[in-house]
Amino acid sequence: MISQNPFDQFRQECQTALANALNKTLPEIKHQAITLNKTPNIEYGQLASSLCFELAKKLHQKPLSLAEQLVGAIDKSSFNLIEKVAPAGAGYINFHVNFAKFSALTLESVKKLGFEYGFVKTAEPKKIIVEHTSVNPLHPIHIGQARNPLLGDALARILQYRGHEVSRHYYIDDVGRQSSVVAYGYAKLGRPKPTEKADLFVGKIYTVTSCLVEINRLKKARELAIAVHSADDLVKANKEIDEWMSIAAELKEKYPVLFEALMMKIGEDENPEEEINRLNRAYEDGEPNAKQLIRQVSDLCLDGFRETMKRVGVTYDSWDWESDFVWSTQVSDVLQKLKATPFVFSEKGVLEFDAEKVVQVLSLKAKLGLSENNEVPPLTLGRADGTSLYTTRDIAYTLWKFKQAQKVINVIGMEQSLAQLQLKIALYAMGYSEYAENLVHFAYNLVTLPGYKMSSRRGHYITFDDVLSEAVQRAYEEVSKRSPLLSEEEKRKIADFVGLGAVRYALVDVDPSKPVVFTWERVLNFETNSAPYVQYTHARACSILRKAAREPEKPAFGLLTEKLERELILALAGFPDMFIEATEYHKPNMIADYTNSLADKFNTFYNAYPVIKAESQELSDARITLTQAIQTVMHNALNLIGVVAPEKM
RNA sequence: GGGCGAGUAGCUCAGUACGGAUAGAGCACCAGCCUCCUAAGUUGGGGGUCGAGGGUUCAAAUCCCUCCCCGCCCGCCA
Repeated sequence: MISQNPFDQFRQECQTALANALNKTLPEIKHQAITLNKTPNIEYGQLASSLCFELAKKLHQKPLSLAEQLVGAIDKSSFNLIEKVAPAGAGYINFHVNFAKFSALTLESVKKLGFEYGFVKTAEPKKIIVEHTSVNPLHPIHIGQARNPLLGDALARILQYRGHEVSRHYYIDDVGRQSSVVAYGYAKLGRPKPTEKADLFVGKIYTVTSCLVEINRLKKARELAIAVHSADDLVKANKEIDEWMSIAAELKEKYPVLFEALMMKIGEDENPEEEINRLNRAYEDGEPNAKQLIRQVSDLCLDGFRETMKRVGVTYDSWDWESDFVWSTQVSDVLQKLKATPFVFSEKGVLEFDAEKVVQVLSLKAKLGLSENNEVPPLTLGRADGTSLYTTRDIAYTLWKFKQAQKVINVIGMEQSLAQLQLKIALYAMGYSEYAENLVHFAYNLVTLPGYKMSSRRGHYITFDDVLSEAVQRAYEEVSKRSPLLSEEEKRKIADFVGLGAVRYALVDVDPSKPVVFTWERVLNFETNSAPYVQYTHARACSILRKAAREPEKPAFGLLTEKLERELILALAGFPDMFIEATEYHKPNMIADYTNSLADKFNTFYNAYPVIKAESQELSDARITLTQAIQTVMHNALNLIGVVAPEKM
């Protein structure tokens, strides 16, 4: 007999048993669903009910005596997995599993289901779009942004294994003014071929161009301030100019040739700012030269991104250009549709969307989880010069996504919570309440560097590529130190999956709502980071299985009576439960925690008991089967978060 | 000013959605363990006003209220 979810099978038996007993002894009590808790300690059994504490008050009896009554009424003979039910503590009812049967059920299930074990399929498979990464194609992906693709990819993986049809989308934000800035600089240089990794190359052009243009703009602002005798404006302009001049000095030092070239070329323009705005307008209008230029620069950068993401095994099913939504009628359709609602008004020549009014009129406060005094600020829908704004374009994009999916999950930093909320409210305003209800903002907190603020405009960032390379390099040194006898090729291979695994793990491991302070220590200290530990544990299990060099013939699962063995079996049996919870509540970090905890248990077991040389052949067979199951589950769990489960290291 | 998120051991973090039994790991520190299946391992030790204060409850890190502190947002940026 096998089970998709062994622990759940036991739980269901216990629930039924308790419900029956309740009906029998206290028929007047109408109790809803019976919930059972995991016990804090295996000695208390595996599941417990605290029902009697609640009943005690109603019935004016002691919890413990109620527990005794209920336990007396339980007929465990009609159940397969229940070994014993006992009253305990001040009034708990503890359920003990029959380990001989439960171990057999669990281990045979893992063996039979193999690399499918744990991935319990949903009863309602959906088409789901997970949009993630979506880094603007202006500069390399930096470490602050890298949390996004790793969370997004893990989320997509778990949803897919849950049986949903998942599509991973990258939203290419090529419409903003920033794209015009970098394209302007690139054109000024005569559209050169990259002399290094393309996104790095583009990033330098962006930073220098942006800096030079900013200084130019500020100098004009200063002249104006002098002309109109505004002391305040003058002080402000001077302060900002000083700041940017110091950045310029930094950039000039770092990239002297590029800096000189751009300074000369941009200097030829009377008003670079206006050139950029013109390019931005031309791009939105679909003017062929502008289209060709900006797409060319964006594509260059995206090539670099693809290269980076390939290193960590993150792929996309669809690359969606924001500009396509502007060039087609989709963005203007959204504007038309919104204009027709009573929630849009004109102010200073632009359209404003009154999100708060929508919330009031449609009574959405509770539905959106907003507190009563949370007034949603209005959203400006377009610029006075007729160009569009980000959130408006995102509304069009969202409608498009819902044409091909029932659920849309946007992996976007929590700093965009308000914009995501306004987007959702706009859907309600347009009558797409079903879309709104199936739009999820998967928010995550920022990754920061200790000491200074990352700023892509200023070129202050650590690139994701650098982190990956450094991690692999450090892993290589570590392997060489620990296993000097390995061949060069093996060392490289191990360094690769250890380094990359450590980076992935470090960014997926923490609850997304918590901020992460990036330190090299966190990622590269292989004592602190659990990924190599878990990988090592998996390799260790593989090693035992290699050495055993036999398939267990007659495992006696009843001999697995040690506490550690039972805890391991419970952990394996609980993997499907954990997977379901991680998926339903969008918590990929649970997977990382699980792998670590399973590794802990296995290592303790490894040190305490022999597998191959166990006292008897039957016990050895049982332990080999247990080790196989651990290896399988570890592999399955690591796979969910994109970490390699190695056979050797 | 308002909104949102966070605050748990010296440090990094689980646990909070759904309240249950002595609040758990890792790092760091101290002391042990390789004639034995991978020592990137393991055993033991100390270390906590769960930000503060109230409340609800048989039971609160978890729920409610007030406050403190930190981060983010409140743009014709994205």
